[in-house]
Amino acid sequence: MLDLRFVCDNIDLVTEKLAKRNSKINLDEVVELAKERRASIKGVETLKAEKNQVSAQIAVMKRNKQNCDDLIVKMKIKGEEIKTLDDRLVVIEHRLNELMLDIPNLIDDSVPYGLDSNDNVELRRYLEPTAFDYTPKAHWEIGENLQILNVQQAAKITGARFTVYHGFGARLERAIMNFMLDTHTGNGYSEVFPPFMVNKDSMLGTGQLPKFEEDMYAIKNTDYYLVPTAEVPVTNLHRDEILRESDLPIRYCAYTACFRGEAGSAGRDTRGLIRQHQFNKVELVKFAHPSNSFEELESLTAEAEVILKLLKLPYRVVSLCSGDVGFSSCKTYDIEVWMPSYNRYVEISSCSNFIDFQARRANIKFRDANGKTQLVHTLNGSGLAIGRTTAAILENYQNADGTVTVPDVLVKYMGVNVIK
RNA sequence: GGAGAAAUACCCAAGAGGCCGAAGGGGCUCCCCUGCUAAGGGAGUAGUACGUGAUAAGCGUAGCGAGGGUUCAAAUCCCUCUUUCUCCGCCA
Repeated sequence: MLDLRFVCDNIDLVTEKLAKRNSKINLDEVVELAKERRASIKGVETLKAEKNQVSAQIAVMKRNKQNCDDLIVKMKIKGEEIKTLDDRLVVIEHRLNELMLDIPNLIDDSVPYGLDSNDNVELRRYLEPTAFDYTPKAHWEIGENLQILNVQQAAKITGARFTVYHGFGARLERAIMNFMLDTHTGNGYSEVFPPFMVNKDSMLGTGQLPKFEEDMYAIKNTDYYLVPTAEVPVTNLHRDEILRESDLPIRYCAYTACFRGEAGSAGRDTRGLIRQHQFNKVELVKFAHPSNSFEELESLTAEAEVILKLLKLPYRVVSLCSGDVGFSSCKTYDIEVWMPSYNRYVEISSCSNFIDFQARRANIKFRDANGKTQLVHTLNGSGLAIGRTTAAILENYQNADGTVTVPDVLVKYMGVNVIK
């Protein structure tokens, strides 16, 4: 959420920045309601102050056994007046909140301008795309041939966009998870294992609700949602807290399964592990000081890249353009792994600085040297999506005979050098 | 799932319609005293959000788990919900 005061005081700047996102938000109603809100508050609080004063007076008179029936009658009327104004204020604030919750974050000035993902800017590459002297297979074929991935069974027991892992497939997924967590904890991240269901307040806090409700799985008969990413439970760990400045940055890594409706991607990536309703992911989350959050974004991205470097998988890093940056983010780097079957790079991590956008929604602050509270900056990035890493390994490490070589760093987790 | 108890400031805890934004204790901060330490004495200790103001001081409003209600007036009475604890049932 943006700061209401800032929006009202900087209408032109905010409008301009939203336009860069191709966002069609109209701020007129916000400004109008904000004015009305202030006027209402002034009015109602003046009346409340009066009422409080007279009530205190009544208390004294009662104690002195004086008659104060006329004051009580007066205050009864005043009370009704207050109620009317208060009700109006509630309506105004409710609507204002609704509007504010739907406004995306303002993008950073360093974000390249563009309409969609075609305008994203490549920053760097690691390794060359894997070369084959035969026609490489897609991971779903490899997985099926090795009998480690089974889509038919998943379709039977659940439905489309699910996969059952068997044998070394299941083990590979688990090996990658452990390798990632071990690497990140070795780099100073504290491991967290949160619930996979969260309440509505958490989903509001990180920005999944109210706008993206149709992509989330709500659980019947409860107020809970399946987590779409560990970002939600982990960022909300410190909701409604005032952190110690000296504790910043706080760094967490967390594995969770992630659940997404994929409402807007019917027909896309229908085969394989790339786009599933349930997938595994290790997430990196930081609570950073506002003065250096963009440096923290650089290091967070680098820390996610470490995984691909250690796995020796070719990848590139792109800076998302203004039209492609997500709703809550101020600036985002995507890490894209080389996927031979797609003959292109595929997103495997998204690293974002949300600055104070989530912190304002979730009320996460710290106390500065002057004793004042300030909003923290929150960041997160996949470190990495595990299913897509499995897919990338199967494809990039495949051999002509249909086997898959196990990356060196995973051998100790897998117990074998080759998946046959 | 059933039955009971509880939720008050950094922590413990009193308070049972108005003199309560809240006794008392611990802790913490500052001061005094004492070679050091321990002990002792004194003062301070609701943060926060919003409105107003100059992004100050000050003033005002809200705030005793959350949300409603009763009342001129609610920590205190009523309703709903949440969480925690104890017991029973079920269960990995």
